Amino acid sequence: MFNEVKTHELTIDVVVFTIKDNKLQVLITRRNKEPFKGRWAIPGGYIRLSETLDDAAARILKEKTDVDDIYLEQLYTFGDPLRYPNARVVTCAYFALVKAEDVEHIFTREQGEDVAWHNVYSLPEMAFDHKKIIEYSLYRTRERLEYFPISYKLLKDKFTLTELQRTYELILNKPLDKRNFRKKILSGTMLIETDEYTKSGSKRPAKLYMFDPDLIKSKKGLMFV
Amino acid sequence: MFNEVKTHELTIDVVVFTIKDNKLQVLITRRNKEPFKGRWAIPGGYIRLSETLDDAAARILKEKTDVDDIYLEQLYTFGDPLRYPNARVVTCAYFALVKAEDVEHIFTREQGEDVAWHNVYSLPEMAFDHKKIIEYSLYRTRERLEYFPISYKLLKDKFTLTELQRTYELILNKPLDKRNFRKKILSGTMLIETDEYTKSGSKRPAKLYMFDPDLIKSKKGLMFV
DNA sequence: CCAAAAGTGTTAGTGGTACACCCATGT
DNA sequence: ACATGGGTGTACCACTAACACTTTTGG
Repeated sequence: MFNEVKTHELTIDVVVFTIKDNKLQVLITRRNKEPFKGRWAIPGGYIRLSETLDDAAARILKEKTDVDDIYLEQLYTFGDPLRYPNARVVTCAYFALVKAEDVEHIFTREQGEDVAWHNVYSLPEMAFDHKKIIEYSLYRTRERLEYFPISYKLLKDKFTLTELQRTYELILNKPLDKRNFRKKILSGTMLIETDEYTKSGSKRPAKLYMFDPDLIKSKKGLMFV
Repeated sequence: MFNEVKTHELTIDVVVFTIKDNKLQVLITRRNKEPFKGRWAIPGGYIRLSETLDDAAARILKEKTDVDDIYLEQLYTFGDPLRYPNARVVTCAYFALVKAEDVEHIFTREQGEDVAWHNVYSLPEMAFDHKKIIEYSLYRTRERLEYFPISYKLLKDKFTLTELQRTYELILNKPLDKRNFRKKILSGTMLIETDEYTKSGSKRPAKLYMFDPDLIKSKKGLMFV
């Protein structure tokens, strides 16, 4: 009964964001086979029979980065017949946020040859429709940022308000007013103040904050899927 | 190279909303084969090789309803391995809004046997995960309603403010304040006032409004995909 | 004492919400 | 004249945006 559609393939592609070197970066890999051999692409793979789509995306990400404490969300399914040369490959795209400290090892492990972090605001030529997928991921990340504390997945457990503000600025790609940012963030209930301070390297110590883990759990229920 | 994944099937399912009999209704069809034979389901089908996913969704919808002036948006891709008994069927779900006047013929055409409109707030038992898909469609429709005039696809070209308000109330499932609604809607630029009035059937005539077609076109550009 | 980042309040404008009465028409 | 839905304005509150100086530390 399904024979007439056996020629569609379904893949998963994952856009991975991190903040590194004071830039919002995306994980890209160099393709070692046709089509688009030699071009940069986002990580992808196939779905195993027993996996949900979310599981497949998490597995693909873990294979590339060896992290699993991530924010991961399905983005959109791209199925233009012309997106993949000489085949019909539909891809279900995901995007993920990972902590910089958790992905320090990537270059050592892969010798920086086939996998790289790249500034999201100056992407190289990409294979397939991957540039569009990255741009849409960024758009969605911005949407999420407005009402969900996704930035906690990009930062260390304890962080300063300046670091948090910098995260917002890199995602939104615009400067924010310090006082308004603090007022807004602190008027919410998602942050808890610790009694620790940065042991400063030549300036005034800054108070460290954490996200309230209970609140993050309860907010997750608000996301529909 | 693709053999290991030949067992995944990809389908399209479409949630179709309309407003009819002063209720927000969903189009459902009765399944005439296993699995879930006899259960209600949302319309679905396969993707042809030359079609985009959007085209496939529009075609499936046209086959069922014979309308093509619709709002249509990709919703989410559902791929739980257990969602479809004894097979791995991943579905890319869409939702659509159609005008009641354009779908009046559905019952005549199909004798109301295998296809029906059903109040979205009191759904019968549904096949597969279709109830979840409908609920998520409703959630997304509400999100869209906040900043995009999607309701123009549910109404006649010319409509009264009361009719527009009723559309919002049915989608949001809560009453709205008449003065605040009018103030907000009219302070935007999406409505244009006509100089026509309802030829009243026993009450004061109401002014008719239209959506500004240029503005709708420009707003479409704001939707990312 | 200087450099560097941390921290802190007020004002004006905008948008949301709550709320009650008169108007135009058909019967 | 009455029943029915159409149409209108104001006051309060909460949130946003613009804006500049003092504090704490290390060197």
